[in-house]
Amino acid sequence: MARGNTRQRIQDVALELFAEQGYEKTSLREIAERLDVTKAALYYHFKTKEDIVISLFQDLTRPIDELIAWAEEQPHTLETKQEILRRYQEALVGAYPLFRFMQENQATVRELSIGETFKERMITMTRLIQEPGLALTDRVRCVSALFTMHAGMFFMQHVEGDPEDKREAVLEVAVDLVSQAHHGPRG
Amino acid sequence: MARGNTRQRIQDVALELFAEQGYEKTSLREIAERLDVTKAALYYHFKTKEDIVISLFQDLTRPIDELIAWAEEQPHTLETKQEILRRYQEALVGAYPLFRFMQENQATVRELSIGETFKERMITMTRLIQEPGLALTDRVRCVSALFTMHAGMFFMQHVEGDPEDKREAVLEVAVDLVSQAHHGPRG
Amino acid sequence: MARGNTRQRIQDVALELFAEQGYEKTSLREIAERLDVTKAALYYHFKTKEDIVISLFQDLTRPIDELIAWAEEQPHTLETKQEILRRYQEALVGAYPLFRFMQENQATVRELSIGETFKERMITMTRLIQEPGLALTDRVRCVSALFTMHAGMFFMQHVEGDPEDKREAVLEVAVDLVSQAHHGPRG
Amino acid sequence: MARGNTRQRIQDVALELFAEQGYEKTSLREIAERLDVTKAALYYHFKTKEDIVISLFQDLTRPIDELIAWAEEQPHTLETKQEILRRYQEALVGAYPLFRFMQENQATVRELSIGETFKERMITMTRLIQEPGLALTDRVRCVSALFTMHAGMFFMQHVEGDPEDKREAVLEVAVDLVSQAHHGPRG
DNA sequence: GATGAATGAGAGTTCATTCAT
DNA sequence: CATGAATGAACTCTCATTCAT
Repeated sequence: MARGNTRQRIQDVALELFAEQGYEKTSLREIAERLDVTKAALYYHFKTKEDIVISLFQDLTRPIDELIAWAEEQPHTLETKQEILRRYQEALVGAYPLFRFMQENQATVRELSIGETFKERMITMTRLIQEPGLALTDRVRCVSALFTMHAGMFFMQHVEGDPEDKREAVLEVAVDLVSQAHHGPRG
Repeated sequence: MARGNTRQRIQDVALELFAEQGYEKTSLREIAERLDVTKAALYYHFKTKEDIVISLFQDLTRPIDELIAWAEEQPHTLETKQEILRRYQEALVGAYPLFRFMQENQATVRELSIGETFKERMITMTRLIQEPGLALTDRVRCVSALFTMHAGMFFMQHVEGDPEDKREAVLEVAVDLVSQAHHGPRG
Repeated sequence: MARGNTRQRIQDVALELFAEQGYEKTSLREIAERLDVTKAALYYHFKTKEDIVISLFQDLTRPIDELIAWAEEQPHTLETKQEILRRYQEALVGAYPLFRFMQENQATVRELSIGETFKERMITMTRLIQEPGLALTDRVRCVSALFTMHAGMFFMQHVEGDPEDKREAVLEVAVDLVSQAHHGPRG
Repeated sequence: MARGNTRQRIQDVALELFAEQGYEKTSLREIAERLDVTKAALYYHFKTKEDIVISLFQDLTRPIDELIAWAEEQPHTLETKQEILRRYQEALVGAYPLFRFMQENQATVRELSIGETFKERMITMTRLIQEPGLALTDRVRCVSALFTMHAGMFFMQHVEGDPEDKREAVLEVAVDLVSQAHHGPRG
């Protein structure tokens, strides 16, 4: 029937279910049934269950890697940092279900071979938005800026308001935190 | 050795393993083996696997419920909010492994009967540290303050510095965010 | 129902089926069905399928180990060697199905952790019935004596004659081979 | 590289893997991967997995069938028997991997359609090297001569000495056994 | 002469859970 | 207060095989 796109369809359904129910609680049978193929068909396209999740990761990792690569070449100005945050938020929004999956299945992800990779990206990101030699509080502000954006993705659903407005507000707060850190000890 | 404390020992080991490996990947066999009892023994003390995790929850929920109860009776001053954050951090530190477990197994927790409970607590917490009628950005700041503290518990391990200093810095940033929100549109 | 002897029954049925159909072609489902228990029951008694086969091995290995231990303490006379062969045949007959299984599933056995163990026993056995410094032909005779007995167990079915008579004839030929070797270059 | 010889290459690889790991544990996927073709390609050349093994058999069966045909026409002298053994060893050496496969996968081979065929050949062989009406012991000697040669192929690896010398010694012992049988009750 | 995509059947294994003792 | 023995359901994964292209 549908031909050539089965691999993609597996990824789509898998991501949806992983995000919804968690990785462990989603069985290959379930994925296969939704696609109306057999379990064995999944194994034609992916070597293991973990392989499916790894392939999904690249969709999130690639944009962030590109962002990091771009950031490494920019001057360390406040404008750059703002732009990093803006682009980071863009990446998060663009890969929302995957990011949600990672957020909600950290215990699983940690044991999956990509766990380290992901944490490294986060560490690199914090490095990019903070100057070396910042006071501890300001370093915390930078980490906080990043996690504010993560929180913005999930918890903010429970805050009333227009989604787009909320997104902007989240970015504003994050930028603000980084600005405070950038200018150093307030004064 | 000590007798009659098996129930407690089950909880301890279960929490340790749940936090380390995740709920789904931790089997009752594993818990039983660590305790050098049989699986059936676990069933003497807990009706189901989920029951174990529910019992663990109360250790985290109770302190936070107490905190909420206390906060509800205080005046809505900035000082109160600062104290709320301080006590919240205290609760987090005091129930570190459990909190880590909840953080890293959200997908699982959501499906467990306590899932809702926990999210409600979070929503209540944000309500307590923000005035009604705040601008969206300021509401974000309050949410951000809470998540800064969560991030502080886990991600801050990757930031260099004395743990105690880091904890204080985290609290300072959180308090700062709430202060900004409290004073409303900056000026 | 039948209690306490399930482990033994598993071993019995497994050995029977392994010998009949081979290790790989015998599924745990089949074993379980014959015993009228579930597959999971097998796993209560044995950690893996391989574990079943390992446990079976000990029934063959132990008598042979005892034989080796006994032989090591005897003088290297012809009489001793004859007695070794006699006892070896006894061991073979006593563990007939297991031995047949090993003989017919060598490819499998080799990959199973006990493969080496078994080969070592054979090498030790040949050492015990030959003097050091024998001519090559005589060393071959000793190996041949051993394999004659193996052949005697299986292939001799296709030779007509009373089983007991055949067994004796096999032993006689084996003893003869070892005697020739013992006396060295014929003369 | 060379084209049109795929069928042969499949046989070569299959035999190698079957001998090394056993028939059941060797999957068509593995064979295909080694040849860098798809599994489906194997099905172009062979109708089933069993078909591959059957095709391999003929390489061993044919020389032995020829040997049998030749032997049937010879006078029943001792010299003929010696020559049979010599040629038999030659056939074994010439089809070493296949013979090893048969030896180590008897359980499997027995269920494969060629199982009977092979056993029949063995029985015919023993008939050829023994006179009708021999004493039981002497019949055993003849069987033993054959199995000495089999043992010589595999177990003799564990005996030190030059391979060619060992081969000769094996033949010598086999011939000796048949000679003893030929001359009947020793005297 | 071969591939890409898929299937159906079944494998070994693990799990939470039960219950008589 | 706990064990020994077992179950039923599910799991991930592999296999030989098929067939349209």
